[in-house]
Amino acid sequence: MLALPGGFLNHDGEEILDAAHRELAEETALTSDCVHLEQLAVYGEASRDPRGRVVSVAHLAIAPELPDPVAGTDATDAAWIPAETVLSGKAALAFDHRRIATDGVEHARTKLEFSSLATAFCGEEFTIAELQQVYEAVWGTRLDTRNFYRKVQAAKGFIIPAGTDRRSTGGRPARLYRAGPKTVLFPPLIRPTPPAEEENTKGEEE
Amino acid sequence: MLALPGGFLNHDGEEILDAAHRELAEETALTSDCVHLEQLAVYGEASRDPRGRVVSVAHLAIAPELPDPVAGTDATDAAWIPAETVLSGKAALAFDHRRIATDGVEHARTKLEFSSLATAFCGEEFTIAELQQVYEAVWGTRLDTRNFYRKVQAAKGFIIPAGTDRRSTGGRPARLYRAGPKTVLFPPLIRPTPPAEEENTKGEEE
DNA sequence: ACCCTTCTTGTGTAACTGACAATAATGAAG
DNA sequence: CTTCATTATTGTCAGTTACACAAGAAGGGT
Repeated sequence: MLALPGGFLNHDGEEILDAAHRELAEETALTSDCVHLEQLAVYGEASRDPRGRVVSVAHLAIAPELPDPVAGTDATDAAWIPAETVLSGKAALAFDHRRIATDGVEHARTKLEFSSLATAFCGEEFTIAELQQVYEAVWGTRLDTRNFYRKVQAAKGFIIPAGTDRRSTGGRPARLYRAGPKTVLFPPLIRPTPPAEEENTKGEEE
Repeated sequence: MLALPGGFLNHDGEEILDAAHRELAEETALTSDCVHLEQLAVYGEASRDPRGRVVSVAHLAIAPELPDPVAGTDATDAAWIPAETVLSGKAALAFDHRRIATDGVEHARTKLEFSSLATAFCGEEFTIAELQQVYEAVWGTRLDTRNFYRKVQAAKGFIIPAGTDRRSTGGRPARLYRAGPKTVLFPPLIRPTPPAEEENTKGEEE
């Protein structure tokens, strides 16, 4: 059955973050120098693993590139699965891993609004269009290009021009940017309210 | 030396949340029916406790009343310390507990913006003025009363009128409210930007 | 009747958001 | 060289929201 990559501490002295990097590298070839790991939450429910008490520290991994996964020591096979496939239940995960994935995606979506996390999905230098694609991919929505340009440039310290242009793929060359110094975005990039739940607004008197 | 309340799991089957409630009750008389506990983060650095490897799951406790603390089994004494005293370093805490407290306060401040958490600091019924005091206390700022009234009432499902009024303390009686069904606030109550860092905006050409 | 205290409400202006289309800069084709 | 196709970039306008700001309402006490 499919499961998120993970494992146990090697020894009493291993740091949790190091262990997460090690387990991730074993099964996905994402080494610690090309991936950003961030602590999500602890899942320690006594009944979550039938084999015994397991307390897991879930981490969220952010990387600009996804190398082909390799079956590591724990697993017979490894593959990248689109988040939507997991969240919708089309792909079943072991234990409470679907719940963890759901929390992780929601965390990433929120974090994109208020932090410069999105730049971690891009390479060293990137265009605004590429950055927009990150937001559209994570949020699962389409964004207006003009408003996106205005907003990302209004958030001081978010992106800084790299000076150079990128060879065009048949159109006008795009300006290249780098990640700025600020990690918290102000003003934030609020994602569009998905369905805009319709409240009962009728029956208003006067 | 002062330290945050905490301890270890009693046995392999004890839930983490239950253990946190138990440890809190032992030292503060805050029983699980009058306090809200929320998972913060995991602190597992190998060197954080010189006695050996300790992985702590930090929790944030929210309560409307603070009963007089009692020295429990672990501690020789217990006391409530204002957050500012801890954050400013006027009161030294053991291990990395000051760091944990700092993260916890920041978490609470952010959470007040986007969730109905503030009502958990109030009693069953409360006035809008009391709710405003919660925000001012946690955020450490003063808020405009008129705008606060408008905002909390604009967030549908945040507070619902209780119908009754509260005997005045010498002024006009205040309307009483209860916590509404919604846990996420929309629109959120953004806290005022503390210093409003002055960016270098001079030197603009043209 | 008056004052004091506390709670409650409205208005105008500035800023922002979101919907919308036109122009600029390149490479490729004729 | 002209034209076209493609991608990148910029501006406007209307609706909404945000904040600063002051006056009135409802009690209790003198």
